[in-house]
Amino acid sequence: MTTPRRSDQTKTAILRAARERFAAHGYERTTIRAVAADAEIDPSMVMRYFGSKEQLFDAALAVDLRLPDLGAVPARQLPATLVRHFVERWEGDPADDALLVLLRSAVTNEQAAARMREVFATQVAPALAAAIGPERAARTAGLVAAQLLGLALTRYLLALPPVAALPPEDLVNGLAPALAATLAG
Amino acid sequence: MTTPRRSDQTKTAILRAARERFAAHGYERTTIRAVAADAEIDPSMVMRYFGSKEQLFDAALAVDLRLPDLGAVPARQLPATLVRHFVERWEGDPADDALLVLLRSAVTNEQAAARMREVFATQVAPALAAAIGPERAARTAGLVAAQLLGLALTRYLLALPPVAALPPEDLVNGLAPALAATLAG
DNA sequence: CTCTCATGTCAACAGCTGTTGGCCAACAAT
DNA sequence: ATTGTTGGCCAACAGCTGTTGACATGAGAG
Repeated sequence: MTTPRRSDQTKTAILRAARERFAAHGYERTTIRAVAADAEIDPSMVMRYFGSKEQLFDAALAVDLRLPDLGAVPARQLPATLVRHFVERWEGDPADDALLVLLRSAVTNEQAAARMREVFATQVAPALAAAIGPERAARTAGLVAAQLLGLALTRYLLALPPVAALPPEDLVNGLAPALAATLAG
Repeated sequence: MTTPRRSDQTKTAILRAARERFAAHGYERTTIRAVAADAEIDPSMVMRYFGSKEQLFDAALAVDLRLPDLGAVPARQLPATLVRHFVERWEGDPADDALLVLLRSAVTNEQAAARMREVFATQVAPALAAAIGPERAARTAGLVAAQLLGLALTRYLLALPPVAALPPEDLVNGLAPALAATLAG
């Protein structure tokens, strides 16, 4: 029986607007005034509900990769499964900008970088450990993350033409062999 | 016989300080006042010599990857050669921050992103075309760039522990097979 | 109706930003 | 010695930033 406060609506509107701005322009270029305007409320409400710009940012950084149980995936399909999952995650729900927020901000903001490392340590590394065993997991997961983040970087943030233009399925076919080589060790 | 103006010294001091700041903190967090303080001159001098913060930034973005003639490299050694070249390029001369400036800023600054695409189109893609032929060059170069930039991202910007801790030679051994798979197509 | 508290607005603050123009000192050429 | 030019500093501007506190308004409980 959670008491439904009317303000929850406003609060989520702010968070939604904040995610959009942070995802599109990064931490420093995003102003509280702009977020408030998007949410159609006064800037001071942002402070009341989130305390400060930093805390608002922190709330916008919540990310769940929703990785499936990789231990249940046949080794041969592992590379393609990984690429496909992340491509879908990036391109799936346009309203779910959390991943973009994290990556874009982590490059210039230490707070976001720390969160990135945390997501890696608590979500990526363990998931991969279930598939290839704990010994090689850390190192291999690092290299896998490098390749997947490299894809996201060049496709969604830099928009390198050859990478940005590729249809999703070509991405899977193009990167899966490379991932396979890394996973094989 | 270029007349050696005394101000050239100051100008390069400014550019050097600007590169350091841009590389460490990105475009928006870098202030002209801080750059001027590092160069031990007045902020207004920065304006006089470079016109504006944007133009100073533009000057700091000049990058030469110094890629060797990849057509002369045996196909088998191509992957390792590429990884080694870039790792050395990143870690070689600490005073040469241009690469870091470019990558760090390109994520939140469209001007830098455009420069990144330009560097890719004029330096990376042609160099690779010399090694694997022009037909597959663009697409393959894109995927190669994704992997190499992914490495730089996770190692130098995000500092993901497993990637940042790897000795350079392990990076080469770890990523070369993946690159080989991509190059093989 | 009245009291109360949650929800929201308004105006202002202090600080930092890029940028500008006026002024000063040193030096080279006449 | 006088002039013009170059290299440099200082003080100030207008704009935007995060943040704050005082004040209005609405609804719901007694």
